[in-house]
Amino acid sequence: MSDTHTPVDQAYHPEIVEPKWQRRWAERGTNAPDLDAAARPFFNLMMFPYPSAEGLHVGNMFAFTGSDVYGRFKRLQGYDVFEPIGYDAFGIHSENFALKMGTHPARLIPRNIENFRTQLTRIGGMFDWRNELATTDPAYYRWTQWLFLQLFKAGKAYKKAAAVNWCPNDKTVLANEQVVAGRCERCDAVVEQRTLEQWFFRISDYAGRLLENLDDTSKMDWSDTTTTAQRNWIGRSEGAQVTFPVDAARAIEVYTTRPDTIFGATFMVLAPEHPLVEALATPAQREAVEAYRRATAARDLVSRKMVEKEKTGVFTGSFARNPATGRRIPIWVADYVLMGYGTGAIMAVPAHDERDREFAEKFQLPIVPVIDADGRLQSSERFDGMPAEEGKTAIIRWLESSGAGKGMVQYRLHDWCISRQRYWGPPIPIVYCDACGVVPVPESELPVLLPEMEDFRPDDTGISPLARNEAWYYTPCPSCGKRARRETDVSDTFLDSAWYYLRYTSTDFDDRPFDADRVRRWCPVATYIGGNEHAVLHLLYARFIAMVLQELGHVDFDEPFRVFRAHGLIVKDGAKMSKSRGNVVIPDEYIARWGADTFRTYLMFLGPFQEGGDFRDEGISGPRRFLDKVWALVGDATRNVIADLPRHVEVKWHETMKRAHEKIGELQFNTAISAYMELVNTLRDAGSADRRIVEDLVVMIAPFAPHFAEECWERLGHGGSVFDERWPEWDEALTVEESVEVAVQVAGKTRSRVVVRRDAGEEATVAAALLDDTTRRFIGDKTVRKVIYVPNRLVNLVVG
RNA sequence: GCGAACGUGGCGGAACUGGCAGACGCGCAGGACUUAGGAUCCUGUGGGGUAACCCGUGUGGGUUCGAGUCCCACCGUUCGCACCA
Repeated sequence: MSDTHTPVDQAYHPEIVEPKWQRRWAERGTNAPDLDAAARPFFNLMMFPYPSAEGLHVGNMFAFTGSDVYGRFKRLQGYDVFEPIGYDAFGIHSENFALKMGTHPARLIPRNIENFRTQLTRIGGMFDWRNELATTDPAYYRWTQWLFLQLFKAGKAYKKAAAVNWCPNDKTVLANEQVVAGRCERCDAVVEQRTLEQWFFRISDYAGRLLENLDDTSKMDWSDTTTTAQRNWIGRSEGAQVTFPVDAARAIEVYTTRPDTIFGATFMVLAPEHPLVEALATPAQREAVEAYRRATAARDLVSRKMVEKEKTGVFTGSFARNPATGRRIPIWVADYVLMGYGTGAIMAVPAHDERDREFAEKFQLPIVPVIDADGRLQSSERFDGMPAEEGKTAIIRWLESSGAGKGMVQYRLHDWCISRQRYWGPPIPIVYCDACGVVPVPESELPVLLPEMEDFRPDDTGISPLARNEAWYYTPCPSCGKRARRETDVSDTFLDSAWYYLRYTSTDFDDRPFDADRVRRWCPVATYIGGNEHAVLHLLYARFIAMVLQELGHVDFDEPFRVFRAHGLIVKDGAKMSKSRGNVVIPDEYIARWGADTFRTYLMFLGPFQEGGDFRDEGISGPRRFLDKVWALVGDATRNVIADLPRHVEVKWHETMKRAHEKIGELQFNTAISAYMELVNTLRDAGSADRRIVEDLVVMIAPFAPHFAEECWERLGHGGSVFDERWPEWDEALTVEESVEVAVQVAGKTRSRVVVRRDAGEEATVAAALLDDTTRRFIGDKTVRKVIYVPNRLVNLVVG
């Protein structure tokens, strides 16, 4: 061992200190809790990264460091903190990048992961490397496939036809994010929609629970911005389903949130894909209707959803009867009505709906206002005069009693399409057999390995590239043994990430996805930190999967993340970092130049963690100077205990322990660091490098500058790790000064200050204020009419 | 268009339940030590004014003894979602 005791007078050299402690942590297993027996388990999870070729940028470092600071803080409170790390390595990003570089993701990913591992080690995260995982590892995705099978067997996975974006030029399916303004991002061709059979998960069955749990504080304590985003995404609305009869045999079901306006429904509109369109098109209109349907299908999903677009549509020639008015109203077809929401048909109330009005004006359909300026119903027969809100309830009641409809809750959330017509993902473990139909791959045969294919690019069939690999594609039917075909779609990356936290606890088990005892000990996750860009998709899917797993008896909780906090974004020169802007900051050179601890401290200091901040090169010298000063104090303090500390030093010491404890607990890292800086300034000004204070300071700094703190701890003569220490205890009585400066206001303006004993009381404080010369000058010959007294803060003398 | 967050010195940002605005840091200015300083240390640093004081938290109103903080209207920035009936 070459680790010698660092001489006291030696300057701080992070390039020596940091590798030394990284090595020791690994050797001593400092960061590896006992997964089977930890007494106070604390699962500190951070969103795992996608291992890009560029490596971790400062945005990632910021997020990981914040999470790590929190984990180390919990550790100093005596928790057995489990802080695993892994890689979200499947997906279209890796695939496209590999295509661009003319390489293969299977070759690219290990290299990228290697680089990430180096970076993550260098930044000094408290990672438990025993449980590192990659979603691309067959030992991982075997269980992702297992998860699919559990959902399939429980009837929560099903197949149906759904539209995809299709680029007619590249002849390939595009993900939504590859469609920019209705065009293919690569070739700029106008994107169309195609219909394919795809796998879905029934997340919409859980809409109500996913919504209700958001308010259940016993299960979830999440950032408000995140729960709000989820609420909006789930999109609950209350209304009614109403039947509009067409003839003796047929009727159209609509969903409306405004049953109170039903008397103003002057026409109906069906989505072009609505199953009744063909039957309702009269011979005279048939050709026009068919042409319209074809035109709609030729347009892509994105441009169809453009709000600014001019309304289009066509009359079917048929009529329905408005059950409220009894009048015949025309049935139209238009693409502004979507098949994916409600029933795919609407009752159009042009007087009270902007879109219906636009449509009515264009096609000269009648507009009948049924709510007056005071918000009361009119032209609504016996409901006239009712306030709209009351009318809504009354009309729903009438609809129910007359059998024309019923009250109904709708959610915007639709089922989760997990099919991807791509290569780089876990194959969906299903086999199609001519004799047996849809057959799940037996769990004992998992994983269905993703075959190596040199040419993995999507082709013009619109079918996944895996279909071209015949040796893989054809397989004996697990049920009857005859030749059958594999499902060629792979699953969505979000399925990989919907359960990775469970796998973290159990990477050493190869016979089960996760161990029940381990999961019971460590889950749900105590604190989860990640970007708010995942507020809806990832976090909602993970919640859904937990609910299903609970229902199936695999876990005993339905909410996977007790606490979730969204971190902020790091910007550079006031703009979001992006390659196109050319303002991406690579952390490596900063770490090399300043040290990881300085870099970490700077990142945590530059702004509130949950809001982010502006990365500026000049700013980093401040935290480095701060650490240098602490280093010097440690040198001064090695043998120094001061018998009678000045009171203000003592107060600053205790106040810092308290304040930093509170602030780190709230993730207000920047203010904790400034509290340390104040303490250091106080110690230096007073020349009081008291050993006890400096030791406490070292412990408090440890979450931010872990290697630095370990080295200081050693220099102070301690063996072991500073992370086996406890957060120092403060004496509440010593966190405040004995005397306080009270502001004296005259007529609401601060004019002077007086020093009084703490808790001197109103009488004594006001008396002191009235004795003050400046105060008296401002009162002059006026009378004090009223006195406002705020203990230990201010006295306001209201004069008149 | 809808929803959310946010507007404080030259800059990043502090400010407990409404109670001394500008903590802490960067930068800048002056000084000390130095052959030297992009090292270190000391002092100063919201604007105006010789001063007493006055003005100051995006803009305009309001509530209050008192507003960065609460209410209303507007302006601006950022981020989500976008024909959801």
